[in-house]
Amino acid sequence: MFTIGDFARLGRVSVRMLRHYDAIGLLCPARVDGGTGYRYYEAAQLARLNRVIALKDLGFTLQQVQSILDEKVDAAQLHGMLRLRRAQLEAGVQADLARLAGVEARLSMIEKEGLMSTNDVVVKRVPPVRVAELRAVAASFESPAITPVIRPLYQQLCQRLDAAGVTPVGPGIAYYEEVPDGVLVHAAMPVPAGAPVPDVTVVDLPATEAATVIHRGSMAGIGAGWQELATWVDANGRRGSGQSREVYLECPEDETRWVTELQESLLPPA
Amino acid sequence: MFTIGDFARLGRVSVRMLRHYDAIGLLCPARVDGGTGYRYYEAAQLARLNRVIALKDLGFTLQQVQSILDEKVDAAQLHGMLRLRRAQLEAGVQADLARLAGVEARLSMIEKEGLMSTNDVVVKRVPPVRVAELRAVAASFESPAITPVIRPLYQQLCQRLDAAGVTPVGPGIAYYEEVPDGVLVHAAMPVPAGAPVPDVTVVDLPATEAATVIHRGSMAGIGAGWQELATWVDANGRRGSGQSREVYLECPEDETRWVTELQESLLPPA
DNA sequence: TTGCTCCTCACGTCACGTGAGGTGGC
DNA sequence: TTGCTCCTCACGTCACGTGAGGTGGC
Repeated sequence: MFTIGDFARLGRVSVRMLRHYDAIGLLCPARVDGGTGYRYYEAAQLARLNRVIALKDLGFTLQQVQSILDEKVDAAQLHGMLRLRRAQLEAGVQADLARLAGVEARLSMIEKEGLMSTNDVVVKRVPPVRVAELRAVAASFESPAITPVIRPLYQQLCQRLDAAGVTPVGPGIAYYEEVPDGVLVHAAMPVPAGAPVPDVTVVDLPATEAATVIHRGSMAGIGAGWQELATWVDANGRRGSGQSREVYLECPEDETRWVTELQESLLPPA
Repeated sequence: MFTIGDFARLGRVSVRMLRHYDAIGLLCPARVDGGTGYRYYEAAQLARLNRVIALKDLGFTLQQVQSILDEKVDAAQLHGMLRLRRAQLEAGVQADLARLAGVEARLSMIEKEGLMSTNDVVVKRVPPVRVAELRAVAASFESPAITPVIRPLYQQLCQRLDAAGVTPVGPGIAYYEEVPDGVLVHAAMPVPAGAPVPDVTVVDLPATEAATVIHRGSMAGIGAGWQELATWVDANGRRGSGQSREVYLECPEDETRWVTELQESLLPPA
């Protein structure tokens, strides 16, 4: 018979842990003194304690450990739990490696540039969205070429939606495709399902995982935002799928106060 | 200006998170209606939200994120935090890989043997301990060869300690060394510091990390315990340093009720 | 009027760590 | 008598999720 302190030393656990395991019925003392409440353990109980610790070390919760030890799970179920745990651990390792890549990227950035300049790139799941859109071709991807094309497209689009009594359900979204003689510009607004509008095309943009960044200021400076995104994607060991969007979150008169979200779709991590 | 719901959608976070960030002062709404308490956010605040999420994704706590964003840390400190984080992540990945090896080992064991037989091997740090010991040579490592050697050693040792008025401070510890003509058996008892005993050697056993298992029953069956340890060490991708100990936790008259802990010291993981 | 969104508490999560305040045996 | 160990509450941790119960604008 050992007191709780001796038993804790032998098992290399804290006294508090033993009290906790007693409280939840995971490992109860062999004997409890009725008068003083003192707990007494037997050496043979170290075997059970070791089982608890071994399963805990594999990353199971105490509840799961309890089910396993109390034989509430058979071999097949235990097999399933272990496979699940394996999958979780593998995912956890991948997530940590991605974080590690992010930390490395920032470290090298600090060493090169002093502080963080590109500190707001975030990977997000972008939900699918139904949009109404108009298209036109611009000469190049540069802002001076895009702006005179996209402005009238949005004016047209909003007029037609308005005329059809359709209210957009979110901010405008622009996206681009390379074509032989330039860039195909898509000017789109999200619309509710089942609202047909004459003279505009309705398209379902697919859900995607994207690296995103917020650009504040006029469209003349949007190239810097795209640069930042590309740098981040590269530094974090990801690859873009080549699809990208601009979401116009706020477009007041004063264009220097515009707020735009840039999204670059990502391929699944290697 | 966006309501909390719209802002949450744009930032792909939950409304509850935004309320939480407001509560801890990490990201407060641009405006709060005095009458209704409604929170209103500006699109430009998405930049700050993204910074929060980006740093959180690296694994920083919200407290750390707050310090970083409020510029309470300079570039050098941030550099230090990132290096620390990198070390933590690397350690976390190693720990997860070790768990993964453990899960794999159990899976393959279940597939081969039905259920778990060796489910109580645990890795522990063994603290250093000062012991008084006597030695003798046995012919081999087999229990029949060891027992007749170690028994009288312990009788002698306990007599001498008793005669010197020294009380052991823990259970007996035996350990073994291979020598040219057999096995050198060390029979040891932990003693308090600064208690000289005539005719016994005092040795400081070093701290070590060891794989341990509890053996219940007589010494005749101890070989199975050592086998189990060796199998586990191999299956989990670790390597023993060649040093091992037996700790006699409970030794009543009836030897079938003995409880012994076997410890095999491990080399640091690769 | 019915939905929808917003609000403020406040409990629950997970496995203990850490006092607070008090008692029993050497 | 002084230490040492034991005991039972009970709060704190971390970042929210999840109701409960109620209000304001279309």
